[in-house]
Amino acid sequence: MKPRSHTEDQHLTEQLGATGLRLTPQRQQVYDVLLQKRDHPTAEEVFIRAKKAMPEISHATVYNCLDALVKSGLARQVTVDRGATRFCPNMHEHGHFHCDECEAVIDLDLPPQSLPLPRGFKPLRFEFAVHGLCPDCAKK
Amino acid sequence: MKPRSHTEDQHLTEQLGATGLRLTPQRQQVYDVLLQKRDHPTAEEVFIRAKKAMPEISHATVYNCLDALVKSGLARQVTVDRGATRFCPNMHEHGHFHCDECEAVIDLDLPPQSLPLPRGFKPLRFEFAVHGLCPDCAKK
DNA sequence: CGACAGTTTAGAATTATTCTAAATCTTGAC
DNA sequence: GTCAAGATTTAGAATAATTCTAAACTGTCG
Repeated sequence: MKPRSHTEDQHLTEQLGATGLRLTPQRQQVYDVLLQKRDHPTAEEVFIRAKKAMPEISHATVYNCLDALVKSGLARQVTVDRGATRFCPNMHEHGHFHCDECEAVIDLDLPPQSLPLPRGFKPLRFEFAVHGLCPDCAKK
Repeated sequence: MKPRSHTEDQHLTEQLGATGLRLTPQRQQVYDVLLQKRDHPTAEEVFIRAKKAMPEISHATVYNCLDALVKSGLARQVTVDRGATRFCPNMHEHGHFHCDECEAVIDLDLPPQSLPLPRGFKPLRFEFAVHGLCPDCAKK
């Protein structure tokens, strides 16, 4: 398990602070969960993992923390399909591949392409998802 | 209200048939709802609209019909955000713009761009969503 | 007709998420 | 430091979205 660094804390404090939010042990814990295993966990999975290190943490707090992280630009909310929303701490512009077979969600680097939007639209966030079979499942 | 045409029925029968499914009055009705107002309704909204013409239709049937339409390539499932899944009958390759303010979902034509996927991935379906403000809400 | 597979139905059950109210913590003013 | 204000957390209830279940119905084929 990677120890929390001073600079990481500082980054968290700054990013949260810019949105008027505080760094709390719970938010730190939830962010650590996202960093430790980058498998795009659902809120429920984050809850289960966070509970291991912080048994008193509650369901609602995990949702609150995830929202706080998303609002302050520390994590992304990924909606690949019907069902639970997933989260990832990769803030680099990227897309997601969702395997229909094993349900894995894998980051995809995308060539930065200028998207010609019709006049008047104010884009704030892009989401690109490809659904299909991942290399492992395609082999079978 | 647009009357159902013979050729439309035939198209439905063929597409469903190719997936081993039948054309039923309920599936026809649900498809009609999608065609009549292309505003990307949620399953719940489809249910409400279908109920007007077919009061005995049940919740589960709407979900079943929507699944049938999606499986047989007559409609797309659109997941723009946390919350209810939406549906659209536009099978042309396109993306969606989701307005954070008024919640509207608008079809976006996309330049067909070859997406370089890493080796081994078998893509089956693409989904591109842009979140932000639509022209109407951006003005305010 | 009569069996069978596919479909619909109402309602229960499950899952995902949000809300609520009380308790706790932090911060800044004094 | 003390205290009030505001932010945050908590457990559990509430709501929303979706799926499941079992029984009834439908259409097709022998």
